[in-house]
Amino acid sequence: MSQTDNATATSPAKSDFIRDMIAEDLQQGRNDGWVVTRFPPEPNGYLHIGHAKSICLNFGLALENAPKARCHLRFDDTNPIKEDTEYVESIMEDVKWLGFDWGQHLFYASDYFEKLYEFAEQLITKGLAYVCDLSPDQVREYRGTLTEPGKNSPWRDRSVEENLELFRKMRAGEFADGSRILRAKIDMAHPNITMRDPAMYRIMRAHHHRTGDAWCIYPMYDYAHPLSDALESITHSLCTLEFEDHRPFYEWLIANVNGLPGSPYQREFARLNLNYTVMSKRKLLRLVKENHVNGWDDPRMPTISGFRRRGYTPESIRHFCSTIGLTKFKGVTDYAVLEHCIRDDLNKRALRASAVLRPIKVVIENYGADRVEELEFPNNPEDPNAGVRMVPMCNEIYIDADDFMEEPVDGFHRLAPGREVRLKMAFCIICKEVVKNADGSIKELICTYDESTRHGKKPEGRPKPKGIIHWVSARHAVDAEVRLYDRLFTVESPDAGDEDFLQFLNSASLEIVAAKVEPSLAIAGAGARYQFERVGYFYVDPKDSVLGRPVFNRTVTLKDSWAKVAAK
RNA sequence: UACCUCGUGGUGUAACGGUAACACAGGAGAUUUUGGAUCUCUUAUUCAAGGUUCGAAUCCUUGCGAGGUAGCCA
Repeated sequence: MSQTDNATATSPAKSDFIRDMIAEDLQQGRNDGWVVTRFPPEPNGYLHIGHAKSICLNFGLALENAPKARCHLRFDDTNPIKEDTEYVESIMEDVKWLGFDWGQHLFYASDYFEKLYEFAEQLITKGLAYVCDLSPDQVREYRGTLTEPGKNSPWRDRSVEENLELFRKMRAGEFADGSRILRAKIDMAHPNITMRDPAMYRIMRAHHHRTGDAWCIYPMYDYAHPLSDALESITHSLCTLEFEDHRPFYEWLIANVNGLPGSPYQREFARLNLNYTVMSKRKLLRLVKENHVNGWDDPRMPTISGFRRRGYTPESIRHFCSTIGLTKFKGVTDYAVLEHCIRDDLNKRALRASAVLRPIKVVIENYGADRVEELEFPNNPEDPNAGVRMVPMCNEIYIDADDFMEEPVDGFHRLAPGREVRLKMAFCIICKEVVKNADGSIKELICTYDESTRHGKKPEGRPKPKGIIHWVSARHAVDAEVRLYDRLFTVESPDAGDEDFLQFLNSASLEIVAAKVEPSLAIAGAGARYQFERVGYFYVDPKDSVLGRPVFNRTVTLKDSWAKVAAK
């Protein structure tokens, strides 16, 4: 249960427009039959479920097309002011946890800084790039607008020699930050703004997490990415839709730079959107920095580390990613699909246990005050191989507050004064009396049990109880902290309107309860997953749980058709 | 009256000129020592208008709608 299975090529590989395209390439014999992809995160934040889609795609393609296929992990670390090794480490951990392996193919765009610099000189030499002295404001002004063409920079026609000299001085640190850029010389009237002499290098004195202070000029993504792809002989560079407009520049670079080992092409797919959450790194960063959640791995976060700590399995996330498909349509996937995937997985694998989240004490007056017995429970009714365990019973038990109603509404099948229910895997009890505290709250329930109703036998002379409830022995129960997580936002699209998405934060997204759990759970190991019967799936918190005093995170509730009826 | 992309049940996807299907969600029932799970049944779909064709979700035209793009971010 705790070990993770790596992804395999046998995972369902449905067809989609990307796979169709690759099949066509293979059929045409392009790239000598190789499929080389890459997952290129910038190490400026933690990976989220949207990245999982890209990881499953890129690494999945490598698996599906083996042996002439591979997927690289490449850190796109071209903007040092935002990047950090903490993020590099978390990204590697998350990719591995998802079940993927980059093998020897770990790269950094910063590894190519020298090469990239040489390519820039090459473009200058060809008259395809120039140093521009315009200020950022002027660059914007000269660029034109969406509907009007731009105009040429006054520095556009410098000689090759002058450009070369200036660019070398840029590298040598002779100019102030932001004072000059190297631009491609394309077309300032191009209808696609990306092609209006895009910036390739900027001057930025920032400490880089890998190259330190070796550089004071850094390449732009649009320049570095295509060339990095080519240097690694990537064949298919797959990215999200917002880069579609950048494709012509990608192709321009591949066509105009000589000495590239590969000739990749870029295609774009729609990023994942999930309702009831936010997915942008900026917003996630804000949730963390402003302490709306407890760090990147808070179980309410849509980060991979958040889902991991919530108790999701890598298999369930991979299954989710294959379920949602791959298109260019920007849709919003229902969170229920993700929940279905984790329930489906855990139903088959999670051991069952009894836990009472909001305990009410029940005294079984005819049971015998000193009597204790051990009852046999299946560990997983879905899996006979999971075996059985013994669970103690005595005359005092806890049941869940949800399973008792002093004045039962229509359709309520559980315990109420004068009513009978079955205690799961034990016997039936009838509620004789409700004992109250001075403040009117329930102190305990006095019940009687019927010895003849064991092993599923129905009571004689009375109707068969419709309700079966879970319980734990009060004298044997273990105290546990249970963290009940719910969706982080109250609305489907927290970031849709002009309003601040934080105002839609769900104030009830975390409820911590003091639960009573069956004794076998005292030694629940970090990372173990259980189904608390009739309640949901729970994960032993890897950071806060200790032996004897376990902490459980609710991964997802069980489907509860009564709750749905009761809500009406 | 810029450029690019996308429009199939409530949601996400499939159908690659030949009976519009799958999953989730919703509804009904069966079953059940989890109101779970499982099983059965069910509601509901091609943005619009023209055109091509024996036949169009698919090809063409036009329109409409949605989104992206004016960082020295990625």
